[in-house]
Amino acid sequence: MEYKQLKLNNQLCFRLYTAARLTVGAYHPYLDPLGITYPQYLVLLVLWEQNKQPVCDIAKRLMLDTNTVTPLLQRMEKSGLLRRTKGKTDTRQRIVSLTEKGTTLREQAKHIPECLIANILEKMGSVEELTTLVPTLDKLIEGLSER
Amino acid sequence: MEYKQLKLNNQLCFRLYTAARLTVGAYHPYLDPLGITYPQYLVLLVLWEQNKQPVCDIAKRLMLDTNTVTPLLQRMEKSGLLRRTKGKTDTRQRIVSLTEKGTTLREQAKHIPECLIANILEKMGSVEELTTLVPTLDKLIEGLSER
DNA sequence: TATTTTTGCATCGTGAACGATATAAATCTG
DNA sequence: CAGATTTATATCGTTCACGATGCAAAAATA
Repeated sequence: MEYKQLKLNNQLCFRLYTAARLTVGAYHPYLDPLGITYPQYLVLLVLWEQNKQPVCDIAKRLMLDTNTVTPLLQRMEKSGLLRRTKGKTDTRQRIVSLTEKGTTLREQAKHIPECLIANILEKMGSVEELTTLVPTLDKLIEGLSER
Repeated sequence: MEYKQLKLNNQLCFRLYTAARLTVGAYHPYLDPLGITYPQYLVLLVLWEQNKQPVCDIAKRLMLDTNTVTPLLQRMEKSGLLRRTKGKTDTRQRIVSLTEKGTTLREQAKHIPECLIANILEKMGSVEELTTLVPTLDKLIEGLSER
């Protein structure tokens, strides 16, 4: 009984880890045809909301560091989704802007969120339960991200 | 307004993705001194609960595929935490068993779960909210994993 | 203004995830 | 029992996530 807390079943983190993996996996059928990955989709969401942002702003938004985001953006530049130009006011910055290809992808990606929600709901009934998840996750994220 | 659903803020998945990353990160202060990673810790939890399991059982337990688990186990074997021996009844199987080092690590890892929960609670108050998370995540996981 | 500190970005190395593919052993089926 | 199928594991390639480190530009401070 001493080791009870060690039991895998009791772990909240394992469920988060697994749920996150599976959720990202659920995007695959929708993202594969567009030729992008889930993290790349997140970058596009940020840029669709506001084009031309420095790397650091994108990183902040995604709560990632530049050592993750930079290579991600480099791959996306390579596949023609965006451009990275030198900043003018602050020359340290790299301003990321969508290409034609990156911009038009928005139309094709338009229905992904509803498809995904529908997909998940079909398999687990209640909408309420999912929506209650969000504020709790927000608190958790806020707690864990402050340092 | 047409693109409203695309907005990052509305995305449940992004929160899961972020919460999972940050939660794994919260294990670092406890796992680094033991020289193991979070996925390796998960493998150890499984083996501490029951030693000597074939690769596929461990994979099933963690809801991962062998192409993820095999290299993970190889690294753990390399660092002396476990052994992988040929199965006797089924020669295709590789039976994974803990070494002395892997076994004794259990003592040192004993307090990790309580430390982590305490750590999280300190930063976000209510226990109830966290505990309500678990069954919902379970449903989500179950829904997404069935195919 | 000179020096220090901070900031923005990049590179490198390691460990995961995971799709695709391969191989041998076990199992099923005709 | 022979051939087909499934199962258990492994390998390879790509993309991430992230700690450590480096560097130049900007900002702060002396």
